[in-house]
Amino acid sequence: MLPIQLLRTNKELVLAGLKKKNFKDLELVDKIIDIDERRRALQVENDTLAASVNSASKQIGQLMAKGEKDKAEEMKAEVAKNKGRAAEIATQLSAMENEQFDMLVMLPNMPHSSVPDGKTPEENVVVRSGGTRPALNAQKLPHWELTEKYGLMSLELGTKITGAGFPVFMGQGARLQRALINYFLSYNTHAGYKEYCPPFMVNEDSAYGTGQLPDKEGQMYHVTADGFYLIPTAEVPVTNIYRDTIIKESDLPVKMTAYSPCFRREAGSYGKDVRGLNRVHQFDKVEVVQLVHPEKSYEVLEEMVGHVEKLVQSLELEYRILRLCGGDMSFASALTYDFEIYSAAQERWLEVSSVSNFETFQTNRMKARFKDSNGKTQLVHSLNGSSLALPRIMACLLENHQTPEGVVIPEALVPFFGKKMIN
RNA sequence: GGAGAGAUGCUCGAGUGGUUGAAGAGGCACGCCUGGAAAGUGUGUAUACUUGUCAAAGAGUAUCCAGGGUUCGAAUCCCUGUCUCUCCGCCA
Repeated sequence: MLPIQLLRTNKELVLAGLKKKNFKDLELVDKIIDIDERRRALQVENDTLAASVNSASKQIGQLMAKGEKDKAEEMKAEVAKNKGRAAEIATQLSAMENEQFDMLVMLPNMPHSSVPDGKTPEENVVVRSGGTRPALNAQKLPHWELTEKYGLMSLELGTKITGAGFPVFMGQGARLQRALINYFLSYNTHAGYKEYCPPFMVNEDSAYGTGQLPDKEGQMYHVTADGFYLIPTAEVPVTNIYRDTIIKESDLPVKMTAYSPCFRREAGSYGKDVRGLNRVHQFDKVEVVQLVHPEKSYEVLEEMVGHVEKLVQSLELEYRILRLCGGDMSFASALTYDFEIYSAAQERWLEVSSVSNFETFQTNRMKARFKDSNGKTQLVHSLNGSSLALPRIMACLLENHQTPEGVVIPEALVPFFGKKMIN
């Protein structure tokens, strides 16, 4: 959520940012500024009235103590007159506060100045790339055939048990999942991230806190009987650990990592883009989250990108890093880098990680703050990234490392997988 | 699922209708003391919104789990909900 002060003092900047993010409803800004003005005027009225009731009540108390009952009764009658009005105004005020909040949360975050202009994924900018493309022969197989060949995964079984898009991993496939999760978590904890195992469902406050609500309501599975949402990423429960807290400055940066399954409804896609593991409703992911001093967040963003990059490199895959353009960035992000891996059998790039700086967009809503050296309370900046999302990594590992003898496991992963090859 | 107890500031803890935003203690910060430290001692130590200002100081409102209610006035009384703890039952 953007701070209202920003709209009040720098409307032009906000409008420019919204345009860059390809946000359509620009009139919303004026509506918010307007209601904010009216709300504040009403609050002044409300507070004044409440102040007079309060001071009268104190006087009544003193009169009673002195035994001047008549005078006290007189004042009571007077206060009673004001009370009706006060209640009316208070009701109006809270309605206005809600209305303002509801509009404010509709606005996406401001993009950082380095975000490229653009509306579609084609306009993202490649910032660097690495790794090598394997030379596969004509018999190369896409991962959905490799998983079948080695008995690693079944979509049919998942459909039987649950529905389309819920893969079942088995045998060496299940083992590879476990190995990847373990590897990623230890890689992260070695870099100083504290490991968490959070709940996989969250309440509404948490979903608002990280910006999934109201923007992505339809993309989350909703457990209506209890009002919970299945998490679309561990970012949600993990970042919300610090909701409504004031962090000691000396405890910054807060570095957290967690494995979780991720649930996404993702309606509306079809075709070869979603075949096999390319897009599923439930998948596993290891996430890294940092809460940092506002002055450090862009430095930390680069550090996190470097962290994920080394991890990708260790898997011996060809990758590229994109800086997302304004129109392709997520609602809450100020600057996002996507990691894509080249799938040699599908001959296309697959997104496996997304690392973003949210600045204060999430922490403003969550009230995650710290006290600076002057004793002033400020919002921290939040960042997160995938390290990594499993299904596409698995797809790329299988495809890129396939040989006639089997799938070669990258060296870094061997200690976790326990053998050098899937066959 | 059944029975009971409870929820107050960074922590512990007092407080059953009227200068209580909240005693007291601890912690923490800063100062004094000290050659330095400990001890001692003094001061300070919530959050949000509004107002004010170049900034501040200052002022107002709200907040003692949450939401309602009673009252001129509620941390304190009433109702509802949530959570925690103890005992019993059930259970991975």
